[in-house]
Amino acid sequence: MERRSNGARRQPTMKQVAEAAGVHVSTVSRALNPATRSMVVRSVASRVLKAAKTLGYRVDPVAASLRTGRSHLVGMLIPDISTNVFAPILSGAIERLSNSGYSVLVAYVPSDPEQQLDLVQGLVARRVDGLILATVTRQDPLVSFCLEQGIPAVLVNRSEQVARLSAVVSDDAAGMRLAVDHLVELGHRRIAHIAGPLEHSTGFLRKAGFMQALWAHGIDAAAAPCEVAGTYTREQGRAAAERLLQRHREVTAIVAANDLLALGVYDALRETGRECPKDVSVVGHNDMPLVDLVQPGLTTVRISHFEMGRQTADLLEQAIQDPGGAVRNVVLQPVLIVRSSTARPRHATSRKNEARMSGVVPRVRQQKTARQ
Amino acid sequence: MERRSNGARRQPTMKQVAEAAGVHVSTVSRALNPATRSMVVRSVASRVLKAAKTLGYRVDPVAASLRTGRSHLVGMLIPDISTNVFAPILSGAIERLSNSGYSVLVAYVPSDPEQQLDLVQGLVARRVDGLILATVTRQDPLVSFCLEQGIPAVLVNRSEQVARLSAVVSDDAAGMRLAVDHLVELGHRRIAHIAGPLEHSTGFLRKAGFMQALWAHGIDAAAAPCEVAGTYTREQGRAAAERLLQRHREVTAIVAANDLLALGVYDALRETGRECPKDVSVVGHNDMPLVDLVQPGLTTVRISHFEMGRQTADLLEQAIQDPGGAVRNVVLQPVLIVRSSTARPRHATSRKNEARMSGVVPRVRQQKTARQ
DNA sequence: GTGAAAGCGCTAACAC
DNA sequence: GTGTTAGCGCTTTCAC
Repeated sequence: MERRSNGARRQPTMKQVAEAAGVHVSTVSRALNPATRSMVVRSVASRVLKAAKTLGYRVDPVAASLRTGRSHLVGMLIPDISTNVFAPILSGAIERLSNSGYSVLVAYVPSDPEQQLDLVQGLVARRVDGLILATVTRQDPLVSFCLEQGIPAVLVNRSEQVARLSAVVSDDAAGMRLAVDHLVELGHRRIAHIAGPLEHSTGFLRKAGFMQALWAHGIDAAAAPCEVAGTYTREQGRAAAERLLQRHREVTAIVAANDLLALGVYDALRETGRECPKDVSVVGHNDMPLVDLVQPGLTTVRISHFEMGRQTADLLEQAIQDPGGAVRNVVLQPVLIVRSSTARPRHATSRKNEARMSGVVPRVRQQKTARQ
Repeated sequence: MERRSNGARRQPTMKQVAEAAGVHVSTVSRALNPATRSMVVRSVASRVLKAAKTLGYRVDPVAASLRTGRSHLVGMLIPDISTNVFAPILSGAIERLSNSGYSVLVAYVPSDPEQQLDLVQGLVARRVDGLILATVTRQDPLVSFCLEQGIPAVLVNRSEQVARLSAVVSDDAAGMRLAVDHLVELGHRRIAHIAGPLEHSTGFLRKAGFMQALWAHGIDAAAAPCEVAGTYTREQGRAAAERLLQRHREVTAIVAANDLLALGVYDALRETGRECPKDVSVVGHNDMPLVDLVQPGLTTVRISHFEMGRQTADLLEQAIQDPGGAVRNVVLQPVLIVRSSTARPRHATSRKNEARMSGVVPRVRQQKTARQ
């Protein structure tokens, strides 16, 4: 049976290389694999290498995979919505992984846990060397499965409640601290939060971080207005903000768990005849593309998702190399980008507003990366 | 040698299913494959199916691939920048393909043609059943390669000068016609173009479409101001617009080949003290997320990249099924979304401006999908 | 240090 | 209809 229906001649096999070099296939195999090359005498090795090169030989990854159980393939599980946050993560991960000879299988994760397991089993059947999970909830059965099966896996963007697998995340609490500090500095005391889905660490930890940050300023966090958005969308942000504004007319600032939610807050403010930042200041999270161009330019907590993707790739490679290795947690430090959506509250008694900016270039508050 | 270092027991093999069902492996193979199931007597088939189910058996795709040369894998080649246009294309393609049992290998294409070929050969070595090319230039060596090797492949978003492979694209010329018609209707005559890279069909065909549309209105297209941006970025859009505005102070409207370029035009206008749309109207292309929120809301030509991805998946599946099949061209019709970046020219004599809008909901000019 | 041989798990001729 | 057999292309024991 022909592999291709047309007459293209197939790739040369290892056997052909062996014949060309006048050695046995097993010798070719040893010579071609850097790890076993030392088993072969130098002169033979170079003869084999040359023959392989002239024939344009490349090892058949499928056959090798069948034999070794490894594939140089990694699976990446992404939520089924194509958002601005996962694209750069994917991009960063692919860049790094392809440099190390891995190919990336991208799969959108179904919401049904049963189907999720099925998906992962399918990837395992393909002998993926490891998995990147960008979708976990705070206690995810997929993680249990990977652990049970001994599948190297790392988390990105979202982490679990207890660290069972290595992960790369942003310091969500620190991000909220940056946001709240900034608002308090401007003179705000009535600060509200639009939380993201609490089953994800981002939603949960940002909410917790928000409350902690309030406490640190002596503000009663338990009494702070907070509405939870069901998903990270502009629509849900708008709906949550509407509920919030109806119940708490006194708020002068809203910290949203995410830029999309913040833009929903814009919608709600516009709809209720409030002006941002004059009546209400708004802070987002992520600093996704174009939020500098919306009106008013969004003050937000910047996360480098691209960098997250790259570091995730690094962690995964380590997990593949050393399956029993320690669980690592890489926590990237976010940065506050001050634009025009935050200002002094209407009747503030604080010192002069320092948040408003004239130019496009944002003021950066801090930037560093920590490994824990 | 153990597949997994820990004690997880491996998946059951076909042999085990055969034993459980009391038949030979080849019978199991036949019974499990819907295409060959008819070769097996009904009762045996169901016995096999049941045994497979109780054991939790799933065929090993690697072993099957080695034997058949097929893999249920498709490769998708994407430009190495993570942009808003390719994410939804990818998303749509993955959705459709995974429904048909394909997994998607995503690869970012290097700019060096040599490396590109290497990349594709790597994918072929993995036995990908087909390729989606989102990166082609108007005459691309990768297409020649796929044709020579008989690799099923389809193009998306960008097409070649002559249709050698099936493709799914937006009707770029029609998009420009929508834009120009709209501007002329508002009273503009001095209309300029910021073109995208001309080696890509999008840049080339949009420019050509722009000129044709001018001709249709009796405007001398050859004399129309046009600057070419080297890449589809805000920065390049800004630079091109600066050149344009310096040389042609008379322009009252600019049609950009893409939203990012249009936002760069915004930058240039702001910088030179011009107001949009009062001094200069601007039209974009793509309708990417958030361009409704920038100030002023961008009038643009909407393309559904998600739908493009889905239709590409369909075409690829056809190409895989019938490698000798006809070259198909799916041309999606774009829609003009009128927002606030277009208005009557300053001293226009035309009828009342109808472009300005109060609400957020855009006016849709036309929508339909054509197959050619 | 190199060759021989087995076998990864499956499919598809070929027998009967 | 079902079983037998060969082999996809490689890696890795095991001999020597």
